[in-house]
Amino acid sequence: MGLSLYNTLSRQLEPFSPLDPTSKHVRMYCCGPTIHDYAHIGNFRTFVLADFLRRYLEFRGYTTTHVMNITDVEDKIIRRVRETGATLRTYTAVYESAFLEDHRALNCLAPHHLPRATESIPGIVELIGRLEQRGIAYRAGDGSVYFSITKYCGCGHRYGQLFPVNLEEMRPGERVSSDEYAKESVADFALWKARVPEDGDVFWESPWGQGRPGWHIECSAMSMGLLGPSFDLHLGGEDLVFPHHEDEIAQSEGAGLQSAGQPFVKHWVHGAFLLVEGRKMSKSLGNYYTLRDLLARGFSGREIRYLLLTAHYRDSFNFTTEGLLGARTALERLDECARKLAEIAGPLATAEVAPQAALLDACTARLDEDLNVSAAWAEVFDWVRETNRKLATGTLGPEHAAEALAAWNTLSAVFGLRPPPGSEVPEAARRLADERDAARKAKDFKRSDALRAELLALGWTVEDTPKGWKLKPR
RNA sequence: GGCGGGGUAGCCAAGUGGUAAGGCAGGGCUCUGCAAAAGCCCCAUCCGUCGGUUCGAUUCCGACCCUCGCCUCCA
Repeated sequence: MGLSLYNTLSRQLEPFSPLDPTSKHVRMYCCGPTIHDYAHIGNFRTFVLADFLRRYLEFRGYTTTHVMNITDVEDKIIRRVRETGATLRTYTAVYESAFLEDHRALNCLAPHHLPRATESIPGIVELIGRLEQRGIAYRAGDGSVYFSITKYCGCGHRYGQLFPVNLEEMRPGERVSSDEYAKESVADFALWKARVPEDGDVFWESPWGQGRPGWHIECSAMSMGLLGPSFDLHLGGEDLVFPHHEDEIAQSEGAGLQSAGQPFVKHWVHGAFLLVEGRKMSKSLGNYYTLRDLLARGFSGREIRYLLLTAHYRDSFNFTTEGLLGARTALERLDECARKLAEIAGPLATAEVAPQAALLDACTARLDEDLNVSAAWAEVFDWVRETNRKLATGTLGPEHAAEALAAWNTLSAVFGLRPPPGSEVPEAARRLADERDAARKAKDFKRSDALRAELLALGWTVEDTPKGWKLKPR
């Protein structure tokens, strides 16, 4: 059995396979950030999911092409640009680099492509042009270009593949901006927004005059541009199901670039929302955490990533400080076990040995079931207890320790949670630890405790083992 | 109102038509000069409520309560 994933398109669990069943290559696209501000922990749940799924696919023998777009032009950004007097690029550059820094802090692999919307205008214009040629896009009185859902459906396409929309019941909401009065139908959406005075310098030339792309079209243009008109996997937060992803399908399939019978995307994966301290994250509740807030509070990216990867991606997850503290303890336990294994394995720890199969097989079986990370962690911790037991009774030889360590190294890399390399113990600390040992042997416990405090001040925790002292960071 | 997720121990969170994984927290013990780490043991007669189906339901069905999300800003 291989990996099964829930597909929003069919609303059921499906065996995962690429569009080309003979291929071991997966082309995946994840809707990236809108860089108008620092990204929050909820945003990162989705990006960590994408990264984890990519790593898991690679572990399961696929190669991947991972694309994540950067939305660097949209209403909020334009407003901020106007307010701050910055240029578009100087404004977004700050948040883009902050985002990429945060993304790395969570140990997410860099996507193979990170296209920016503003650098994809030619492809966007071309795609809109094609929709216009096919009669699916129309130019309205306000100069903007809209997508006609009626025409789209008239061409034999279905609108509402991901989300059961009732077009009859759609009524203009309060949030529909006044510049969209010109649409033929409420559900129609903007492909190209005509330039308005508030846009300032933010505009591009196009066959429809000056303006800028609508929100949905950039993803269609960038994903198809880099991955082809049909690709395997598309991810995003659950709130993007409608309208964003639905509209992406409409635009992409409306352009008719796919081979007969091929969909725009085979498999849609959506991550559920995060609650923070039991409530929906909101600035007024004071539970709005950006990644930077959490790092500033002393939590590591690794701890945050671990916590995000303890719950199933399709369930809403309650992200709490208490959980973060628990993540810290759990990781320490994992790291401690690995450290002991490395000690026993000795030189074999870094040698090429076959990973112990039991742990990997058990976790693979769990993760194959729609990425059941919780069940996989249960396997891991059962293994940790088992391993510690052998470690405690001294029944683990170097070879077996090396194999066990290799298994954990492999698995922790799949989770993106490999421990950071241990830092060298400085000479000064070693000397203090030796002195302390001497004091202990002389039963001078007062001095021994004083030395322990000194070591702690230097950032080292000392543990006494049958083989002498052991120093651990922090 | 429409649609879709959830409600499992102090907290987080899996799972199953046959009687409840795992993590964190907590308690006891072993080890230790004291610790730390590790090990051992304990910690849900019960899975939102009420009915139904069944030999048997937390797991299936129905109703109800609560909660979260989406319904054109939104991961």
